[in-house]
Amino acid sequence: MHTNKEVEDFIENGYKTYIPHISIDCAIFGYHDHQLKILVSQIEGFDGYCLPGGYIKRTETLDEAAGRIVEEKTAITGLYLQQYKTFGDPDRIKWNELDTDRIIAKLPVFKKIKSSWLMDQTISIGYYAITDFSLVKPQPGFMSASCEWYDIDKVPPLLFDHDQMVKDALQALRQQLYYAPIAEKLLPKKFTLTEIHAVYEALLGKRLDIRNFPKKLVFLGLINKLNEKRNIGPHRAPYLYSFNNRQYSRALKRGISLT
Amino acid sequence: MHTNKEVEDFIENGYKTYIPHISIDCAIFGYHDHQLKILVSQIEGFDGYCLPGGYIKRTETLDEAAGRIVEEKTAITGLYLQQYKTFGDPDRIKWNELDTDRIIAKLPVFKKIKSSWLMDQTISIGYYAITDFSLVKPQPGFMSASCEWYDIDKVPPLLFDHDQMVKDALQALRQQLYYAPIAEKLLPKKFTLTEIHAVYEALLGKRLDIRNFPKKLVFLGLINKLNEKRNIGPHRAPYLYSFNNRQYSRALKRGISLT
DNA sequence: TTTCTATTTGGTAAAATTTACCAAATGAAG
DNA sequence: CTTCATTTGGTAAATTTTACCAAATAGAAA
Repeated sequence: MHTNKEVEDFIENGYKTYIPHISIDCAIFGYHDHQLKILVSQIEGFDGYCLPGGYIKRTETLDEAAGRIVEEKTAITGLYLQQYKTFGDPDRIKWNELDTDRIIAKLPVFKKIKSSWLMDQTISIGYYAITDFSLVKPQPGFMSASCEWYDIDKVPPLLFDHDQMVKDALQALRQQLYYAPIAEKLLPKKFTLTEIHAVYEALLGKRLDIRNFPKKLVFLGLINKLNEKRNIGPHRAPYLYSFNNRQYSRALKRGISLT
Repeated sequence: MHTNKEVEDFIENGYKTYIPHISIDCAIFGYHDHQLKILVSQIEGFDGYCLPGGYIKRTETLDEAAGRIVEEKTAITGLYLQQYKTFGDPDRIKWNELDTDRIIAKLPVFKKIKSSWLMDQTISIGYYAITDFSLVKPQPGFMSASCEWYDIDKVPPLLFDHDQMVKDALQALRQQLYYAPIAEKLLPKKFTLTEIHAVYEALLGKRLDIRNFPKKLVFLGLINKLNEKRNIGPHRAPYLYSFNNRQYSRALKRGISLT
């Protein structure tokens, strides 16, 4: 995956390729079957958990960098990514949380990290993303030791200011959910009203009337009823629906709300 | 205000005090008497116009930095400032728009700028602010040559990506207006319904029913009716109102909308 | 003093939207 | 052909939004 030589070169010369002092951290939310999770990883050699993050190449846009970072750290591609806030408190990184001597003792490849560009003050741009966690097997990538889904209410305490990042990201996601086609990323092309209802309930963390909510989606033209049904065992077969992206982008402009 | 020595020192050694590669740019909106304006400045030696901006000290939070930058560049203090988006396209600064040779020829104090930290790639954090432009006389400060209010629909084309910044800032301001006590910054402690109505119309750039809009503000408890009237010449004297901050912060949490 | 004018404000009816929830329809299993 | 769990059409009530009328009012003009 990544050789010692690559890591050493990143520590010593990374600032030539990447912009120093700025990073991107991604809160990647995963939904499946009524559950909301978030992807938490460990940096190689570090003790605690944190959000997957990385640096911006000098040739990239921020959105491109966020996409690449997610791909490098988790092997997930093509996520819906959204910038939501930039974090820059001078004490956002508690340097005493990082026992560099112990890390170097454990992993000698980090021997030059103390005087490297990585130890400089860093401002971090927060992105959130959303995906179906059952379709995706996160893989620890460059410099990350692990990479796992946690239930949103069972996230372990995170390093730095990443707890706050998760909180703010979730708030931003929930606001956007009302007028951006986020649910589209979490459902198959054809889905039932019950399914889309469950997505919104899980992401918003609150109950929505099972009858009125889908009715409004149809009324607003955000989804289209198809002439097909799905077989779901010994019950009435539900109709299938598909998204109407044209209406969604209009809703975005006008600022429709989905209660 | 600032000596040549200070400018030279900033160019040569500023990176020790400030974090390089990151700046803050502020879209400062000004309201008064139905009019919406924005503060546009000129950097000393540069040709075009741009938003007032600056760098972040290594000891500051982002909000503190934004406040200091506004103060340094415009002599305005105590603004309501809000971070809204971070801009980082690698080509957001068109270096060929900057004729450094000509600037140096005009102002020799800039002679070392070409090889300085200021010419490096920079990501910018966007803030917006709002104030009453009649109460405030902007003063060009450190390294800015001018500093003036422009009608929001008569802003000259701006350098870099600052046109986009103005657009995004205004959009963010308008969204926030529905649940943050922004109008409070633009009105005296005691104000009439007509006055607050005018503020919202100007900031949103659209008409709001003169009767229903204030009625809703009262109904939601966002403003309180006082037992005083104001004398306004040969017409019926309007009642005075004041803000109810407690209700406002509750509205913020619940996400009330003001149509 | 009375009339006039411009503005503020109480009010209300109609329209639209949201909320709550009933009961019929449905598809397969027993 | 009955049963069961689920989907879905429907509707009535509650609430909110929209549109707009007309009375109240304060000083200026007559």
